Amino acid sequence: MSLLAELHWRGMVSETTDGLAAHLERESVTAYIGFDPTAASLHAGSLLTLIGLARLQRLGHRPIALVGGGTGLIGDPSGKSQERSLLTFDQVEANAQGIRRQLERFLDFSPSLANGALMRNNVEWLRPIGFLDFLRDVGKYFTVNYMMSKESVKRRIEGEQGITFTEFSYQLLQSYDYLVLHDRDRCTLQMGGTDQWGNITAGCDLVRKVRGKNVHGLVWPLLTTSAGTKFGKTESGAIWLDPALTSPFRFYQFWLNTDDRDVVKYLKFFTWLDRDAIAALENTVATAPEQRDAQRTLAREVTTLVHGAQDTGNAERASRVLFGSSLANASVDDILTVFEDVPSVEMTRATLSAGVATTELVVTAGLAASKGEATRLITQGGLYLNDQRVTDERGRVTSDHAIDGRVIVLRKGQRERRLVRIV
RNA sequence: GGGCAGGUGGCGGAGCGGUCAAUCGCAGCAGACUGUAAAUCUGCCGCCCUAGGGCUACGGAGGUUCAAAUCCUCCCCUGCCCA
Repeated sequence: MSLLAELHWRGMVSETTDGLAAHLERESVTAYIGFDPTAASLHAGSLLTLIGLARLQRLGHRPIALVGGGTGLIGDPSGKSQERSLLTFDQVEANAQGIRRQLERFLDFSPSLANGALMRNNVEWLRPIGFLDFLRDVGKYFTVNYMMSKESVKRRIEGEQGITFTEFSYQLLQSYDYLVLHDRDRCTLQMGGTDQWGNITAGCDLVRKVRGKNVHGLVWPLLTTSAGTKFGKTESGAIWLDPALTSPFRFYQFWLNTDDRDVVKYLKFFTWLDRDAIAALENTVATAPEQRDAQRTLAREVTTLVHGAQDTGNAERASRVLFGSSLANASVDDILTVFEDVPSVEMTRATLSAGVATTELVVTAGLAASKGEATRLITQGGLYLNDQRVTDERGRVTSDHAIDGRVIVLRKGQRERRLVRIV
């Protein structure tokens, strides 16, 4: 299947430049997507970009992952209502390193491969260029009128906040990236989310004006959730790809909890499953939603992609223990394994022998912000000690409650757990 | 610089001398239901302590009063309009 047909079927084409289809049919192309190094790890939202690059490669094209080491110092106004705070050079550099490691999971960088992936960092060409050179070589090709007509800029000019010259210039830098990649790597396609459309077309225009060549752009739709929340965010924060920031278990759970209304869309976006497989899963969502086969598959596929088969297996097993059988039949070692990534607090054996007010323990463990809140929680039946509901809000916890004398599992509501390790 | 309108709990937004820890909506938390879902329903939603009470709060600082989020003075900030 051609790249464009594949992306269309997956619902990943929002807009393209004219003539892209013909261009892709003619030859194997080199395409790039930019990554913003604002954090040391990519998050669930950036998965779309990663997979976009990987799809390019699988379908015979050469992907370039462009780390925005230089543009990251400036800040892209697209999709932002406020001026962004600037990162230091060292921060951006460190973040770029982190991102590089994650890219390697998804792309084959073998130099021997005809369409081996490339990684570029625009700090390479943006840092050395002088201001005067930049104005002559890039700025000269854009009218301010054109720049101001870009949606991202227009919104900021009309808004209260305004936009600084620095962020206003961002589109020139990104255009210049495209020009450099076109010259150096014969790159003729840039992809990204819809918020990048303005920057991408600016780049296409620059290449056409300077080199007289038609290059292309493709953007995919903004990722949304049916519940109206921001994709990739949970109560406890963003879902990161770095296992140190978001454990594989939590990562797996994030995907498993996908809304029925979104799961098919996500299967198309984030997995390699083909039409038939996804159609079959779509059918189960309609006929047996309670089985959650689609969610389970989605979680397994994506977790395997990001963390590998072993971590995925562990996450699945932990999920079964947690939501299936009860704690009672699990050994302490099992519990410690399953709750490996559950936040824990330590408590000395001596303190515990003396006994601790349950409410106090709840606060210490971070399940409630105040004792009043803890009392309320218990009164309402929302606290569980080793999976047994706690009914006495004035009760105490002692050594008797520690499983095997080593650990106590506190639970608030159906999901949120804290481990108290006895030391 | 002048005029006007405002600043209340995470947000929106009531209250305009006592009955205000502050109506209500959203967000959040818990319970029921359930599929580790959605929707719905119920309860909770400043802090502390043992019931009862205490403490800190309505932009900031003073003041009037037995009593102030509510009245007065000054200051700070925001929005709109005029210069």
